[in-house]
Amino acid sequence: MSPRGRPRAFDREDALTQAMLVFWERGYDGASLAELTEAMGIKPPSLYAAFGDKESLFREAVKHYQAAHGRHTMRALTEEPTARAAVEAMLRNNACAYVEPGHPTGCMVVLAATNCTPANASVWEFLAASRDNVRRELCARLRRGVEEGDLAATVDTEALGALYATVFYGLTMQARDGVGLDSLMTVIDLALSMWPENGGGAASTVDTAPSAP
Amino acid sequence: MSPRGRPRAFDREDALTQAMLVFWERGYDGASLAELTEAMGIKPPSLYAAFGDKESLFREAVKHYQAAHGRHTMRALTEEPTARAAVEAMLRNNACAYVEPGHPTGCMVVLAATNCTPANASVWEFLAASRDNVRRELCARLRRGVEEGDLAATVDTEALGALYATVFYGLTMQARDGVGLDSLMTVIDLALSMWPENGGGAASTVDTAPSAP
DNA sequence: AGATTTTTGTATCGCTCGCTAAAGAAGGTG
DNA sequence: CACCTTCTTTAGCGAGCGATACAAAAATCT
Repeated sequence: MSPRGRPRAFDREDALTQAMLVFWERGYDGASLAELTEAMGIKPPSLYAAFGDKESLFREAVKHYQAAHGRHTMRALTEEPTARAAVEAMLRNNACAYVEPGHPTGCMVVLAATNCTPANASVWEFLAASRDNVRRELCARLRRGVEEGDLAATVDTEALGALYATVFYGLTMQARDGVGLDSLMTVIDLALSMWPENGGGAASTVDTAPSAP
Repeated sequence: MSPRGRPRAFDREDALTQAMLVFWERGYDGASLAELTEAMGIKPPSLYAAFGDKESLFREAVKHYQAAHGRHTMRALTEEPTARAAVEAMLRNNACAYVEPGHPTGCMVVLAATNCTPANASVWEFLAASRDNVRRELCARLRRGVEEGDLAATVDTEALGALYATVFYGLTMQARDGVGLDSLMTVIDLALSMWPENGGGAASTVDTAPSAP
């Protein structure tokens, strides 16, 4: 069952994790092969044999990132009971992850290719598609909230999704600028205080509030 | 009156504008000397004689950007009569500028150096300081609103400033991802609907649709 | 064992990067 | 005119980039 030739001397997952960390901090263009190979503990030929070229390694690193660090986002959007809880969990979980020690700050999908050059256009589109996917999942969750009755039917789910996607992106920039978790959480407090349910304007009807007004 | 030697054959302001556009679209690292010199219509020695090295040119391009495109930000924060009007004008003016035809989308100060490498660390710090300056001006305007009575004294101006700075950054990412002006304006609508004045406390009203029974 | 297959380290490749020396070109000044 | 100063052009520097040719090394297969 073992492959035929000489076995690989490094752990592919570990090397991929190290590559992800370098891409996360430096971005696609800013991560050089020299820095990648040093962090991964391998030489260029081993990298190219195991992962293909730099772009293939990057794409795989992004998938690894989404599985390891972006997991909370999708989990929040699918498993939380209400739309508001889903958005709140998404924002708070990500804010925690952004400033977690042991890895770069902010969201890799947002930061790893902000400038599009002709050479890295495909990389930019790849990340842009991933961002748009999160936005669409967010809007879908809001629509589900309307269907399930925890969000007023008068709410413009596309607009509300765009707003929280905007906050989502902004939090990443704030985290990369060194803003601490407490400040990020305060921003989220305020961003959630405008949830349609909170004010008297929305036509949310039947919801037994735990505390009496 | 005229300088002694051979006169410069290009307009320095025009060349600086072209350099600004290249840096704006590509970022600091992504803008190569070849692309810069071609856009500016000059050869490398002329560039170096007129502007110094690449980093000096970039810093001057950023100042040029702030004078030409970031002007609305400071104007809104200083000249608008109330804190809310100041923030609203800041966001809307910038959103318009972000998607204006004739130049790259989004804010140059946010996008031109998102990834910090050892080589461009000073550039990153330069832009980070500029971002922090905007944030401090924003918070100062909110404090002025409290002093002048158009903003409740109970409002946490630091937190509110951080929130709108976050929205500010997020709008730039949205613009660069191709979101249109109407969507950006809708996001701003929602972001402003949570202004403390609206609801009396942190929570406020929001109604994205015309009031229905 | 010997042949085969795959990975490994060394030593580059061609290319682009930011940057500059050297000489020609265009003005003013005697 | 010659002379000086400054800008422009040509050409190319050293360094770093992503990516590879090559042969030795380490495993399985016959």
